Amino acid sequence: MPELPEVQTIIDDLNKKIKGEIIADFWSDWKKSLKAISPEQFRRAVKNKKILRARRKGKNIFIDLSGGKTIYLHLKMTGHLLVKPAGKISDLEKKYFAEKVNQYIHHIFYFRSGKIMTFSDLRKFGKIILVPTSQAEDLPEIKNLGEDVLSPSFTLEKFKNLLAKKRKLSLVVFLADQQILSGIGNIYRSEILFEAGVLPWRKAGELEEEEIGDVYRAIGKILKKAIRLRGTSDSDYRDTSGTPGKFQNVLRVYRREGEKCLVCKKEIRRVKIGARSVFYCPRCQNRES
DNA sequence: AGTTGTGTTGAAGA
DNA sequence: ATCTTCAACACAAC
Repeated sequence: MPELPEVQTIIDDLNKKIKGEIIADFWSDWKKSLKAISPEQFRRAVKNKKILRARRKGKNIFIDLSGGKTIYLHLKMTGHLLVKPAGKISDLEKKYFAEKVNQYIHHIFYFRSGKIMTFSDLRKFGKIILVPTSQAEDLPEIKNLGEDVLSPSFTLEKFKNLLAKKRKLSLVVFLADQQILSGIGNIYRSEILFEAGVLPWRKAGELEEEEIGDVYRAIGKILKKAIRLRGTSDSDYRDTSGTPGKFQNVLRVYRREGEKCLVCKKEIRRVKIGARSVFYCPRCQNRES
């Protein structure tokens, strides 16, 4: 599931691999992913345009094109952007591209150089919108988005204000609500709260001053570490080479129910909050005991 | 073989 | 207004 670190990894890859490329053609077999435009219209609009840059806000991807247009993408749960080189593909790449999770290809961008970028999307929740670059920030998908948690303008002060405003919400819901903060999803919210040593159901408005600082710092620490490790491939996430990330090797609570806490040896537990699984260590995250 | 869990998001329901 | 549940979709694991 691509959250901020996975999306950042993809953005960095795209800027390395397809910046400057010129789109020669586009193909799609699932028009529902393309919002308010037919594949044929989309194809005509992007043809012969140059890729200027890739950027993101939260988990949302923007690919800016020459001619003032921007391709907005959301990978949702199972979307992968895979960039295949023009020439010979290495054995390792061949192996990864051949994996089943990379085989649900519904959209293809062909570049003049012979490179191609495919959009694989097992569950077909992914979204593609073509928008004038100047209006990209006005998309409803972006307009209601909270501050990106790795943006320099996301300060401790702002974090405190948001907690105060949403004081009744449980922390774990608060962290993953994209309208409040953007970038955090189900994997990292559990990991962040373990790092901070705070139980997930604590209310946003009931945190001690010290705990607020601990959670704030944990957000930056965990997400930056995850970017260094190129994301978490707990299940299907892959980078643009089809390669899994490495953060799943250092997960401390997520999907570790029943296993021993790596710090205190107590069993990791799982609770359902808002119909979703949250993982925590009952000792390390409880300051009373 | 039918049921459940998986998670992002927005919409519908309470 | 605000919170909770469900549907979109596909598949693996029971």
